[in-house]
Amino acid sequence: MLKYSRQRESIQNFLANRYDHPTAETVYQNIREEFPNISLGTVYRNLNLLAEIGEIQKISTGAGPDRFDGNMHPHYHFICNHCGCVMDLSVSGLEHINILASQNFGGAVEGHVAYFYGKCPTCAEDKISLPHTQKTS
Amino acid sequence: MLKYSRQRESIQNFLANRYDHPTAETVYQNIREEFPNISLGTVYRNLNLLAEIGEIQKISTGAGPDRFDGNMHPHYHFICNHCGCVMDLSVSGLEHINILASQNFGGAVEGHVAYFYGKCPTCAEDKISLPHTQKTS
DNA sequence: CTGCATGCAAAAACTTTGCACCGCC
DNA sequence: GGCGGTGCAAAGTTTTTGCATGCAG
Repeated sequence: MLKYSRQRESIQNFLANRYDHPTAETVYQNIREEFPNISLGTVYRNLNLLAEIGEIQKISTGAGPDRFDGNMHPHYHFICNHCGCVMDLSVSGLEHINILASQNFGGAVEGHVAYFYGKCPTCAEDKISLPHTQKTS
Repeated sequence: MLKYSRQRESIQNFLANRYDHPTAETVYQNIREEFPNISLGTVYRNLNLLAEIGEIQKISTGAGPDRFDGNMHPHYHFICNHCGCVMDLSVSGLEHINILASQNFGGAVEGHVAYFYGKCPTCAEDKISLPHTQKTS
């Protein structure tokens, strides 16, 4: 019932080789090099589809457009308050937090997402307030 | 420099007495009973303002519009995959996770947000797949 | 062939903003 | 009064969708 499409494969490949959590627009601009006629609608449709079937991850930062991550290994995300960049973050010792959250809760906790905020390494080092990154492009 | 406004006070009071994390639209509909001429723009302006000064919290669920929470005591949120409702969740034992996240990270972790997903108590109980809540209204 | 996927464009959903007027301080 | 807040409406941003056509199975 899920039919192969070159566009979807290309999108998934693209994400698998990026570590900067691009937006749909960024994916679109890049995939356009291979498929000049692809439409933004198709990019959104495939991004949502891939996220639903667990091949990629959708990241809602709470500011600006959603971002997408092709890395499905368990990890967290850090969002810089200063420059807006999104970085991967390995945090060990959080394997049990669904169980912690289940305590005194009548429902079923099946998963969680967590975002860490602060200053990224580059911004923490800078004395001057110059955003070193605004958006991926 | 921050001037008092009856509209803002009303919005803050409204949120302080709700525990269902309403959307801007819901806030608007309710505040309209007291201020029939208030505009949605004003609601958004005040919600953003209150969130910036730390009087309320903005919740980006990743699906649908942002929600707002007047409860500033430390707590987490649970989002039901089934009916979409948002509930408060007390999780103890997570006080140290910013420190855990800082390990092997060159920047400065200043805070975090976490959302737990699964089936809320009502949906977990139901055998039938009937959403008991769609949106707050 | 059959039906899901695509391209295109229009529209929907959500949020922000410009401007003239209003009301705190 | 002066300046921030408001109401209104228009515009901005991000995402979804209807429809005719294209391509995988």
